[in-house]
Amino acid sequence: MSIRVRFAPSPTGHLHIGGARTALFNWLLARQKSGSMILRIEDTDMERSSQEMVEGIVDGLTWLGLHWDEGPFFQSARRRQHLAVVDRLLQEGKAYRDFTKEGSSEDYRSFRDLSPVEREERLDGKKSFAVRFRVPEGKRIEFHDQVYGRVEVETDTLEDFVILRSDGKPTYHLSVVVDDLEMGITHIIRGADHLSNTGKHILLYQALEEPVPNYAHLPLILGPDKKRLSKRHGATSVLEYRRQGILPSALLNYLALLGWSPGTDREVFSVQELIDKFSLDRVNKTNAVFDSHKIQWMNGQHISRMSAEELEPFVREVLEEAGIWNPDWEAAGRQHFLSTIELIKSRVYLLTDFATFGRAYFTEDFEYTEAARKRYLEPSEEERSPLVEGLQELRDAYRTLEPFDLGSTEECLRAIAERKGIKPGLFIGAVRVATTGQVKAPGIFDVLVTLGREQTVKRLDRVIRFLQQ
RNA sequence: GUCCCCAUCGUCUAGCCUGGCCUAGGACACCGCCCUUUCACGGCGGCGACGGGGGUUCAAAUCCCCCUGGGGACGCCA
Repeated sequence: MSIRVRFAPSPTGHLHIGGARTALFNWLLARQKSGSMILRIEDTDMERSSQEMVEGIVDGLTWLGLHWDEGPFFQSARRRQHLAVVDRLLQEGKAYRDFTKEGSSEDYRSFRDLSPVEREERLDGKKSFAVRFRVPEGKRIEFHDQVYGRVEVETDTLEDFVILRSDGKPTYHLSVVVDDLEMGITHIIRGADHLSNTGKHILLYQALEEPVPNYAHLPLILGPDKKRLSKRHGATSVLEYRRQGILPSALLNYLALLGWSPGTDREVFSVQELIDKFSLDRVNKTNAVFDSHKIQWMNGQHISRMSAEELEPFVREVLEEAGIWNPDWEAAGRQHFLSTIELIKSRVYLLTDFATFGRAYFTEDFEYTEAARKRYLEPSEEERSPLVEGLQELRDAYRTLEPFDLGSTEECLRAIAERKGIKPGLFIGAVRVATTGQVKAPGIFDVLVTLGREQTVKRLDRVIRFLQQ
């Protein structure tokens, strides 16, 4: 029988880091075992518009590539089924009506064994009531959690929990169990915050005389202060990471390593490799602190290892966003576009770096950074004129240099530097700033060749004018 | 407060189940050096942890107990 898992987020309106990790582990298992993942929105108590609140979650999952096989289902839409189960439990005496008035100090336990006559009286009097599950006394519930191992719960530590509110809405505990049952869920993989609720759920399965599914609880993801990750900690929505320029594959990779380890020293994995290697056996029990440094490193790793073609759509999006996308790059200029990506990808951490750090590689509309100006474009008085003259000679030589390649551009530059007595460091530095605007850049001749003769000459022209001011 | 869970470098973790191979391995971050007339990548090295106390044992990061610390759940929220 193939496995069926589900991701059942609360409708917070966006997919947060913790939810994404839960979705990922469910998804990895489903993909690995050729099972199915069901998406179910846990909106039992929410009045907000279903369509809107589901959007953020769907967007997040879609961006990450965590595709579900069935759903999204809305828990709120399954009220009829939930009520039917409440009725059944009531009928079988496994649940009872609690007529306690809101705010009264009355003990709900007094309704536990109300006589049928008293009950009818109350009902006739149209008294509103909630329904509570009758938790058996003095029993021990045991289950095996695939992460936490053997777990025991004494029923005496559990209250008769409410399964139907007095407003007629079923509660979460009732709904999850009914839905997981009716949707044929075989493995429940969720956050460890549900570990202590599991006893109640198992009681419900037993009351319904249904087999208990497999459970695997995942350790929680905490902020740097070891508190549960929340808005206070900054970016918690996966879509914020998208905005920041994080690759879905990098976020998935990072999240997979938060609470799970392959048992080897390898850390960088493709999504397919994660599917192949993932195993619940190797999931940790300890809560993990989310580290934004490491995710950036991970992103840099993924960017460096991806081919220019794979990076192409992502870079395009970033450049469009920055308003420096050139349509020619999907036509005649595509090869040039790809080599440019190849040229700088190893020094990029975030996709957005392509548009900031890498701006000059894509448009001539860029500024010299302050650091670059200070370091290379403010020569001493005696260095100034040789530098300017050298740059002029270089520009003129490059105009006709044939061929314009790695060897020739370097040879030409060095010859001029030597002839004019310009320190190569200063000369190359000035050319680097002229062409890239930055202090840091790939090898200068790689830059010149990739930029091409026309742009190189144009930019040398610009820097000469800059220096002459 | 009650109940439950967890505990290795600052952080993510390997090792723990099946004690000895652990003078505890890797990664991020940080600091050096190499490569590069820049920077990044890469390479080399450094800093840095078994929370504390008791047991058990010839031997404990590994097994047991207590303490401490952290987290979670106790709701007519999910």
